[in-house]
Amino acid sequence: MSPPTVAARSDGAQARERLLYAALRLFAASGFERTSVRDIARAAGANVSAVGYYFGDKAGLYRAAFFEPLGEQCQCAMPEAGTVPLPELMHGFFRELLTPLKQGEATQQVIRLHFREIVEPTGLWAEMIENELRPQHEGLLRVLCAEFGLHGPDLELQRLVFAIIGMGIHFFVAQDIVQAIAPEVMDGPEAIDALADRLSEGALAMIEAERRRRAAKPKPARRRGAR
Amino acid sequence: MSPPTVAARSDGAQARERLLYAALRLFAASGFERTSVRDIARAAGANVSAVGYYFGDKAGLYRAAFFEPLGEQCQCAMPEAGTVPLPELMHGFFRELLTPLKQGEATQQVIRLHFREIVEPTGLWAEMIENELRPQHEGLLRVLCAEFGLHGPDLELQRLVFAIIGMGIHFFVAQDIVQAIAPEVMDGPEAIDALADRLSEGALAMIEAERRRRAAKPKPARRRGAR
DNA sequence: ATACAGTTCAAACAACTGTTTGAACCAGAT
DNA sequence: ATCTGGTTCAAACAGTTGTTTGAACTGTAT
Repeated sequence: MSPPTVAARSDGAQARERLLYAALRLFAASGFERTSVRDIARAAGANVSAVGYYFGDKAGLYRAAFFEPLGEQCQCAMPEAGTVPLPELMHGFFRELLTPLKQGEATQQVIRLHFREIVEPTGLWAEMIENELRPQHEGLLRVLCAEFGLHGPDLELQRLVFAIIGMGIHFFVAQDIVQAIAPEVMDGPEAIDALADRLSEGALAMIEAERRRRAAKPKPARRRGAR
Repeated sequence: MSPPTVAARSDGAQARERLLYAALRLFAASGFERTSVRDIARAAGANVSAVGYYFGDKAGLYRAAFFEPLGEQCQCAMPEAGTVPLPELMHGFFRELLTPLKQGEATQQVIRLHFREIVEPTGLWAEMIENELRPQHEGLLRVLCAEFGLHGPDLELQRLVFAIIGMGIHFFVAQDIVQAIAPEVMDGPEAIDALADRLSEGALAMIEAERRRRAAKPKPARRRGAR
């Protein structure tokens, strides 16, 4: 209830922080359900009731671990259409998207939590999709709309955007698989950068292919778009 | 919901099957931890102890739901390099990869279970990666090796293969996201087919781009590959 | 009818879950 | 020394979990 404004005990709010990062680590490793507050408390060297004291309950701790360590950093804002040439834009997009993979353990664990949420929703899902995924998707969509001279997105463009973003997201979701099959692909910051560069080149190639496709078939016989 | 009178003793294996498919549905919907055997039993109109009777324990039931309904169907075997032209090969690859998205609920749920395993490993993970993911990856790798005239895969090729497969896998992992942002992309079998076709075109464009890249820079100055 | 497997069932079990309690503890202000 | 308010702690609470038990039921063969 009361925020630990001043440190009374030697530790003060230090226990809170230990709790937070132990929770982040364990939640990221095993998910919400498989992680018990007792495990977290033990890992943090704190008492079980401290989580109630500082975070209200387990869900509050999860929420804090989910949102707090990411100090307003992320949010790769898509530049306005036309201000940046497409190749540079895609290059920046993938560099920024994969950045967390290079950063410290904590950041990486937060990201892992976020992607875990996709498959194993705990309730922060809707919040996340609206605040992170949709803006990202629609940003790229807007850029490509301008690129192709469309007034609004059509079905083909939606597909393209999902394919492009999915390419990047896959390396978060499937970290362990990459590790098992070809670890060198994500081994170290410069490997990540090289990966981002290849992905952006690939995305550009796909965009060019789509452009050619549209040029070849300018009016697709008014075929039913969606629904 | 459960007809206790009509249940009768029927023939034994019937309860087993009801249990299996109820488990599949619930596990796919909520994951292993969040699904209790009591919920499964209730959904199947059976007694809790039936899962012990037929499957030993909860893990055995999960395992059965994981492996059993997929009657040896899948395994998209990659054709030998050279027997099929690349465009048709990729076309077939993505058509086959996305096939489960068109099929009945049961198949789809099994797939969902499999992809859940990626993020929330229950122990079948290693088994799965060796039997499903690695062959798929190495099949595509082999084809592209032949395509580029390489003796063995290099780092760039590994990246390319992960990017291509990731594009497809993303539509399994992020089904809910697609649903929330642009449902028409995966709405109905013909939409899935069209999606597969676009993905294969995109993959081909990426492969072509990589081919050009290699042509332009045949010996990459012996730059340090991995590590 | 009796016997006998195979199958179902309600109940109980022990272990664990998240959460709460109330006393103890520790600085610093009085 | 006393008081005070933030912090820690072991213990207890109530609920759920996976699993087991032993009796009851069913269909068929004897």
